[in-house]
Amino acid sequence: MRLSTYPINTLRDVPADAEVVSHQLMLRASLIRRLAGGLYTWLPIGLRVLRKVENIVREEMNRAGAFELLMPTMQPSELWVESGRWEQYGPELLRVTDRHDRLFCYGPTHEEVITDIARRELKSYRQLPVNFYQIQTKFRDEIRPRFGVMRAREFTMKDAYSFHIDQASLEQGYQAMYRAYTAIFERLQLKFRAVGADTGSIGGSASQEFHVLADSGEDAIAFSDGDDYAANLELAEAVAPSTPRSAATSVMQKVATPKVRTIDALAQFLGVTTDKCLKTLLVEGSNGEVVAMLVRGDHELNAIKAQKLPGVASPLRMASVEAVQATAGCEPGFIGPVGLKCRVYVDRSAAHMADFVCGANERDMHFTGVNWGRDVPEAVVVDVRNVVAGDPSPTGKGTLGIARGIEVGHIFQLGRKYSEAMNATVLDEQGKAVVMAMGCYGIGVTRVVAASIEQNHDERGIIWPEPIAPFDVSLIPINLQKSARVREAAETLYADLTAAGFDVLLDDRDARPGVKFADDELIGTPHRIVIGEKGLDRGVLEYKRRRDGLAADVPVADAVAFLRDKRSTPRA
RNA sequence: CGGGGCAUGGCGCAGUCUGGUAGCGCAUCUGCUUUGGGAGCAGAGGGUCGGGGGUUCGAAUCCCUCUGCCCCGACCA
Repeated sequence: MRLSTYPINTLRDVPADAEVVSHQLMLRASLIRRLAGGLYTWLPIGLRVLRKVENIVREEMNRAGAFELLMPTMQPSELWVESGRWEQYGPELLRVTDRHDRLFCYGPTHEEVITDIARRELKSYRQLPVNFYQIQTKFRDEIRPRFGVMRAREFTMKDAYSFHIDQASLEQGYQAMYRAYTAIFERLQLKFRAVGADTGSIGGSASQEFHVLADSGEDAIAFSDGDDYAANLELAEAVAPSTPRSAATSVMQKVATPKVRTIDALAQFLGVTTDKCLKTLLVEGSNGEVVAMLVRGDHELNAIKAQKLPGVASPLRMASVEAVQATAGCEPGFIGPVGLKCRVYVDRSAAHMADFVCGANERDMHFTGVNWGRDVPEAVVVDVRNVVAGDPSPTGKGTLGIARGIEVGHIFQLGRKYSEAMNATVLDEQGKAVVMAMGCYGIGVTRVVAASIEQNHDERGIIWPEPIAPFDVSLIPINLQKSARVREAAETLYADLTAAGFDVLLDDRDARPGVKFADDELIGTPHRIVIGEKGLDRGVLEYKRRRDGLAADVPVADAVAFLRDKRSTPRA
């Protein structure tokens, strides 16, 4: 590609409404442009990256034996009514009406369509297992699109669906996808982790997310240093303390704590640590009553875990101030379990406390020296808190650390949710109709591009991993408008490298060197060759590697071989 | 949905409090000089100040309203 013919428009200033680095750099390097909230145009250089990611995904899916197809983005409402999701799916599903007043939706995912294909096309167990995938545009009307293409409303997704005669086959297919995903993210050179995920309302037996590790990630993941345990924070189990609870040593006393409403203030006021305080949270119950959740002062309530408990409203909501008054007889800030008349759940760690501090259900009052059994009845012990760094791993090996992650992939054993609702059956060996088992597997292709930049950049710009770089090499001729030698050397090298299979960017603009260097580093091409009079006088070209700044003089005649050697990832 | 912030040329911003008819840097165009890390000089073009309504002799500025964008979101018991 000759830069002189491409209207690139790099930005020196950081656009004010871009928060994360990947978004800023994608705008500055002219990879994307915003059309409206959560909608982005991929400009030519950005599209090159996107296509390279797609191709790696495609190659590995094909290698795993999946078949590519392409389904429409628009889907008729009938299929969604059949699966039950027309009602179930919220406003995230964009519903539209055609000129005949027929209802459609812009597909956020394609379980319904693929299940419809499967029930029409698959007749016999002999045709199973089979895996179909597509790389296609999805639309989800996100409440809050943000971070550019990281959480966009319209985005590219690779979605795959497998069909099986039984659970054993499903598990095999799932494992094959796990391996394919691992291969894909390795080829993309992402630092990632597969983590156990919430199976949520869909049910199913197994689900794992693939997270790219990055501080800007929207998800928190817990992982063990003792083995390969990793789970989304929403799901990670906080194990019960292994030691027995200490015996009571102090007497329960009511103390005045004027205007002390928070755990931090309470701990400071009483001169104790927050883990000696008990936090009492009142949440809405499913029957209109209030339910108390007790966690240690230094812990946080886990909403996902809490809303799964019997009698708790889902999604989780805090009780209103009025409801708190009615139940505890005081305002928030002084609630405690002593004499509290409602359903009570206590977290494993909180149940392990002794001689603790808690609210007295009376304005400006707390109790100290409280003990389970003696002062407060033992409550139902559950796991309702977020794990924290340093907690023991639920596998029993190692301790947990917390990292932030960007979810780029999700694999799922769906089971028969859709195949049953939509009556997708095949005949088995006995000629009997059986409902197929399904798996589904997604990769956020556009998100992968942003995630890669999050992991690969410096203050000057993007540092693409070779497999997805828009160009393999950039050629920067110095003063080519004036120097016939430089121009000739650049043209020759451009032709030779292109012929050798490199994606080459030739910066033949009539610009000063500084401009070219800055743009080149912003765009992030892995390898750079500078062609200037200075070098040519000595018969060499000047090589520089983007990632680590490695520099070398290369004899003009050796350039192609040199770059072939420097390119660390062989072509597939 | 709730809270906060922002909206002025392609991008980044000033001007708004204290009304007087729009400015700076970058980018763009022309010319000359320049050419190894975002050039210099001279000149030029481009904005109904997010939309609508109002107050006023006069509104980017004051008031009302709508829209869009960005950030945060029970962490408290």
